[in-house]
Formats: sequence, C-alpha cells, structure tokens
Amino acid sequence: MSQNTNTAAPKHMPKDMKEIVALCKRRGFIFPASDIYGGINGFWDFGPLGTELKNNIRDLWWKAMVKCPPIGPDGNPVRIVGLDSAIIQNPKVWVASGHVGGFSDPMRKCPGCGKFTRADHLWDTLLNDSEWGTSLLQEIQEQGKINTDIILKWAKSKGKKLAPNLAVVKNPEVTLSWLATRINGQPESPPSMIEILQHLATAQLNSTGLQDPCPRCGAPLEGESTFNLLMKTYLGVSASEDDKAYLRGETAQGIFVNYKNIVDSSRVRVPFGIAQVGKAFRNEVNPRNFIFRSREFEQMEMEWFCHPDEADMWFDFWMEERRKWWLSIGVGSDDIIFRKHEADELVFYSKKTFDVEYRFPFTAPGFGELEGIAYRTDYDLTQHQTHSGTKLEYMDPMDNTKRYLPHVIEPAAGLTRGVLAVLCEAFTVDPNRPSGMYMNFHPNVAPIKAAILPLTEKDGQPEIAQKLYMDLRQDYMVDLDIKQNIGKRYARQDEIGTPFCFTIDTETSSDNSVTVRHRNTMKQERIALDKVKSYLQENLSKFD
RNA sequence: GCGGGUGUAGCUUAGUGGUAAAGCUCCAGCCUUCCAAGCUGGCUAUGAGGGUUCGAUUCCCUUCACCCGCUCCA
Repeated sequence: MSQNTNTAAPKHMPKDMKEIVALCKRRGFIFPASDIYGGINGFWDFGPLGTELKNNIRDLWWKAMVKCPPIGPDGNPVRIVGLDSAIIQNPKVWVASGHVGGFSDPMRKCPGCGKFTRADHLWDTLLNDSEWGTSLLQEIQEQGKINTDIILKWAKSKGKKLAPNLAVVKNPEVTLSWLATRINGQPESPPSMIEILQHLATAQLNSTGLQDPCPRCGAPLEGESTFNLLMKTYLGVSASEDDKAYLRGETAQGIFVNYKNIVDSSRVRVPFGIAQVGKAFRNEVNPRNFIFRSREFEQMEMEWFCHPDEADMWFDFWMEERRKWWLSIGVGSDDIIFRKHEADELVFYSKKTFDVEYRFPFTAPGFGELEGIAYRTDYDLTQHQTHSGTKLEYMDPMDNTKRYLPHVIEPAAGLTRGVLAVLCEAFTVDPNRPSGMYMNFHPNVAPIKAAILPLTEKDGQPEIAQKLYMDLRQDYMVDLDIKQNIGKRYARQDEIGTPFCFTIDTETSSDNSVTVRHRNTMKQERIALDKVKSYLQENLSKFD
C-alpha cells in the first residue's frame, strides 16, 4: 500500500465509526432495516453499492474455494464443491447439532450488583476466580476444618469488603446458626464446600431454601434464564407448537446433512470440501456495532473432510490459505491477526480453533472475529449419524476394509463481517481533497470499477462517453456521470471508492485520448480511448 | 438484560407553548469548467404513540432506534 504512505492520514489514525456508518447510509452501502419505520434492532439492509461490495467479496471467496481452489500439498488442486441448502431444515437437525439444547448459556443474574454469571461455571468461578470465595477458602483451609468462629471472624473483617451482599456478612448470627445446625445435625456427613457457600448466602433458610451466592458481591443469585440463540418460526398456517422450526444458526449444518448426498452423487474422494454461502440467523442477546453483530447475517463456510491422521496438516494448510485470501481483498497489514483459542475457550467438540480477527474501530486496540478456523473432529457427522440413523461412514475407495468418519476442518468466515472489515479498512481520511476522505478499496472488491466522465456536457463529449460506457459495461461495473462540475464528480467517486475515472475532454475528439484519474493519488495520465478496456483489465488486479 | 446519553431536512446546526430557520448536499435550468466553482429555482425534518393544553417540536408518560459502558457472543 505504498500510496497510503504519502497521504496526509497517518497509517493508524483512529477511524471514526460514526463517519463510516454515516457514509454507508449517505452513499447507499448499508441502511438500517425498515428505516422509515424507525428501524429494527439487529437488522440492516444493503443498498446498491453495499450489494455490489458484498457480492464481489462473496464471488472472490467462491472463486478461491470452488471455481479455483488452491493447490494442495501434493501439487494438485484440491477439490471443493458447492452447495446451497435450505435455511429451514428438519428441526431434528438442530437437535443433533446441539443447537437446540446447547446453543445457549444458562445465565443467572445477581440482584445485588446486576452482573450475570454463567450457571454452568458458577461453582468453578466461586472456588477459583471469586475474590471473596478464594479469600474465605484460604481461611478455612489454614484451619484444616470447618469452624463457624473462623467464618464469623472473616465475615466481620475481609468479608465486609469483598462480599458486602453475602448473607453471613449482613446477618452473621442467624446465617451461621443454620450452618451450625447442619454441621452438628449430621456429623457423619459434613457439608461440602459448595454447601457451605450456599449456607453462607442464606439467611432465611426456611423461606428461601439454600441460596447460591454471586461470585462478585455475594448476594443470592436469581434463577437461571436461558438465552437460546436459535430463531424460531412456524411452518404451515396453523402455527401450533408442533409446527415449530428453526432458521439456521449456521450454514455448516446444511453441509453436514448433505454430506452423504454429495459423496454419492459428485464423485468426490476424501479429502474434499463442501462450500456454502448464505444467510444465518441468531437471536443475539444484544446486537451491536453496526453490522458486526446482527441477528441476520451471511456466512461463507467450507467444511473440509479428511482422514483423521491428516487433520492437523490440513488445518495448517487452510490457515495459510485463509490468510492469503484476506490479504487478497485488501484486508491485511497490522490490523489482522490469527489468534489461537485457549483450552478453556474451545467449544467442547473442537480440538483446536484459530480466529482470524480484525482491528475494527470499535474494538481497537483489540480485535473482532472475522473468521473461525476450527478442527471440528468427526463431531458433526457422528451426531447426524446417530440422530438420523443413516450411516455416514466413508469407505476408502482403494481399500474397502477401511471405513471411517472423516474429520472436519472448517474455515467459517463472516461475509457480513468481511464487508464491514473491508469498509473500515478502506475508509481513509484525507483533508487534502474535496471529499475529505476516500474509500481505498482493493479494485477487485470496489463496487464501481470505473467512472466515465465527460468534462462538459457539450462538444459531443457526452456522446463519446456514452459509447465508451456501452462498451465497458459489458465487462465491468462502471458509472456514467455527465452532470455537474468535474470536481464534484471526482469527489463522489472518491467517496464510493471507484479506483479509476476516465475523463473525456476537448482533446478526446481530436486525438482520441482520455484522462485516467487515479483515486488514491489523484494523479492523471493520458491514454488512448481504444485502450481503456485493456487498461482496466491490467490495472484492476493491482493494489498498491 | 442493566446503567448513562442522543433523537429537528441526506448532513451540520438554529429556534419556539402559537405559520419551524439557515448553510452544505441533492434535483432541475443556465454557465462549459480537471478536483465539491458561479447564478436561478426546487424537494425534503421535529423517531413513534399517548397525555396535559384552545394549541405541544417544546412540558409529562410510554415506546422505538442509535451511541457509550457492563453483560453476552454454543
């Protein structure tokens, strides 16, 4: 990006998300969904330019995956086939995949401090990560046995500070009397640490039963509330609970449930991939940050089926391929990282996962996920084999005695997030030009590849422009703009990131030459009118 | 889901319990011009609903959307 270095904008000048959102609306990239009705939280519409941009990114992904997949380690191109599965599948698919039961985290709210705690991590958190929990535990362990005096002492000193809302702190005598009753009542089975903590959170045992304390402040937690992220709908006109179905939470499951169909119909052999681009839906608890977390979004997912012994090799292979791809659409530099998931962050079925993350203006200096590359083992195929009762084993064509469930490497990218990253990356402040900024799109994703601008509306210039336009539009998305002064038109093209402007002037009719105006440098050069198309062809792949 | 903030035209900002103002953008025309030029004209707004009031953009309530911080993001 050498041209970036001589503009006035420093490379890491923080970009203002508000300006990017405003530009997107003003120029027709992205609008709030249902805008004239006041919008709807978590949904966005793509305008004319946003649609072009998104389609370009999608097509480049499809090309890199399906039409022209990379060369594998053995020197031959790998094989990936495409799929476009239904958004709604048999609800059993989502039971098998674990989304119906597990695509949610049971949360418990604390009435004292207002924080949520994951119900399934509560005791682990209390015993290991809670300030007051570990402090109390330490006191007890030093004594080697449970002693209400020690707890009382703790409650009146450290506990006051660390767990102000804990029952034993607020009301020590009553609370401890219940615990003493319990310890003395059943000397043969002393209470566990968990039960002790519950007692310390309980002042009114008879009316409330044992309470669970908040790891932060000690107040008794409220019951579980689960957020299931799957969006529901009802099939048929009667809309009873029996007709309940789900909008897909990811495109991947459509691939897994078609795995057998594709193996049986497409002459593919392991290792091979199945790719799909499409909408997915999640009831995000809190949609935020423009199109970054929305309830309807688009994914580009590829499931790579391989022998378990080769999975690690393919994992590394796809990591590298994905890095190259993001770079190829102009998302690169220091603002993209590959981050390995720590063991406690991994979902249970994944052996390893890397996130491709981009430094969005709203995450900076941190990063936000663009793509997850996950080693999913044979989890999904196993689940679907079990739930559907259909054998999904792959039979080695060379050795019919070898049968196995392939393992899966999944590079799953967010198309919607990719669009956002490209928009953020392209947004370049430049006080030295009339528009004050320009969109530095890689030409291969730019919504409009070139604008054709007659300098004036007279002298036959519009006619020449029209002719050029009719020719170029056969192959490229181009814009013909005749009205208004040339400066305004250049400024408009800068704002929508058009890499080239071809300007027809008085010389054109005499010597058949036009001006090429470069977006990033604003420099101009003169080329022959009949060379415009080949000029575009040569320069659209360049990004410097 | 919680707390805080914001909401007047496409954008930036005025203003008022009594006909809502301007600049830029945009559109049309003139000019014929290589970086938002000039002249003339034009379109477009009080987020939504309810209440108080003779009358509400203004006061009150509710709601929606957006922003920030938590929370969440199998």
